[in-house]
Amino acid sequence: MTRSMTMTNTPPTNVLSTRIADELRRAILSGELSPGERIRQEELAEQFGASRIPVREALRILVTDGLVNMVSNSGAWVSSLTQDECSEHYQIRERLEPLLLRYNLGALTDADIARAGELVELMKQAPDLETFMRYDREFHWITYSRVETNSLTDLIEKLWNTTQPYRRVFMKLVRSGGIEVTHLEHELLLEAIKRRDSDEAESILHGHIRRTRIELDRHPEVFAHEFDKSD
Amino acid sequence: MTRSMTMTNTPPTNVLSTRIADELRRAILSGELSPGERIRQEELAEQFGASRIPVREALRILVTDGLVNMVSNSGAWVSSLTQDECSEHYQIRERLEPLLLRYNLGALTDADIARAGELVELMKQAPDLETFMRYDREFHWITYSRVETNSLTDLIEKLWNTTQPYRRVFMKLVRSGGIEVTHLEHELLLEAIKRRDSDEAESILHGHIRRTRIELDRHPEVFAHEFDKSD
DNA sequence: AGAGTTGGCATTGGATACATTCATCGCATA
DNA sequence: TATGCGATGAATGTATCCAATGCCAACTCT
Repeated sequence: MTRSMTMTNTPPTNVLSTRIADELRRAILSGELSPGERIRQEELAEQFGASRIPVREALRILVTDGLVNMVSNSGAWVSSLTQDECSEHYQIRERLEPLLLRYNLGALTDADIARAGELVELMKQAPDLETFMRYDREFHWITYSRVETNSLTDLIEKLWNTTQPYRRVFMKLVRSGGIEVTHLEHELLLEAIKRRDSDEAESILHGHIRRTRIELDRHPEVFAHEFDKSD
Repeated sequence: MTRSMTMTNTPPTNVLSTRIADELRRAILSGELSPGERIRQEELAEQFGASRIPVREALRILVTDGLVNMVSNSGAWVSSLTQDECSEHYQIRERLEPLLLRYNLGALTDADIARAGELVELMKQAPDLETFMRYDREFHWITYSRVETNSLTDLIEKLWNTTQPYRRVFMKLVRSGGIEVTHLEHELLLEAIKRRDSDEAESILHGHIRRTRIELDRHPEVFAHEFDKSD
């Protein structure tokens, strides 16, 4: 996984398949491609001026990321989640992200924490949804990515990515209501981190994710998209 | 993921790449291929009487499973874990398998539970290590696979698979000592399941995995294998 | 003699061309 | 009219061939 979330700009590889994969991932995460949308190999190949071979490899890379589903002799689609599956992803996050935070808590620098504090404020003043989501992502990710290695990090990045389209729709719906609670939770989390209080930080983070999941569970309309979902 | 663990024999697909992937996965899980071992595309292609294209796709499938690592313009290796990474995988399992068990607890049939009981006994009499590991896997998997769907199931299967080589070596080392505790834990777990006691079952399972992890942490020699590890 | 450079070889990455599969639609038939 | 069969076409799967990369050893130059 390219760890795009960590803001470590991976130097542009000259391997075509990974470049195509990177571009596709960006398109999916930005919402240009929607969950359930069909992906045609030949179309993509033409679009990139390449043959279908690197396109296929790119698709397989995205399968690894959980962003694409491929079915033999049938085709590839942007991954889509049912409401239950999305809820499941959130429950996994509830249990894993506090663990990852604990891993990192001792290693966070003062600069990390200062930046996290800035981001809490920036989120409050975010002019639009995309900006807010970018800040939110950076805020949490700062607290996750100090310790390097870590298949846990990759795993959680995948979970963020696969749920991102739904989070976007969801937040568009409930933009005004409940956002205050989110800011409060961020502040509490930041305070716990400053105190290096693992248990408290874990607890707040768990509740933060859990609350979002429960709200999301109340909005089935988020998952009523127009495309076939075949996964 | 082919869900091989669930004993649902996937009918042999006539798509070459998936057949090659299945065979490779089997070879890795059985120990015929060791962590860190180099995989040469051409060699494999010849071995299967195929071209390198489906071999490459097979390797990408195994990357998705976490069983293979690929590096651009360099090659592919059977995934290997450092001791820290393995410990990390176990910590993830500690948090996720209890959740999966909870998901399934209400749906388990009497036949499931009966079979689980048989397996507890069979494990006590297992003549060799491989047999024991197969029973152990089936025992836990029965309690995990009643509820279908579930990316959680796939995720946990991956974690079992990637740690399997080390579990094998580890159990070979400590075969005699501590196995009694394992049997006891299995019995307690089974009892909790019979009572449909989610909290207790979660707790026992958590401790079961945790105890194994801590023992594993005490045996660095398990991770001293002869191959290059480049992940 | 030692360090940097260059060439070749082994291996992976990609393009073209062909084979195969699957879904769809039309048509014949009960 | 409903059903089932078969042709058709669009998409994916695979083989073969060629290009590009990277490693390693031999060689040159100082």
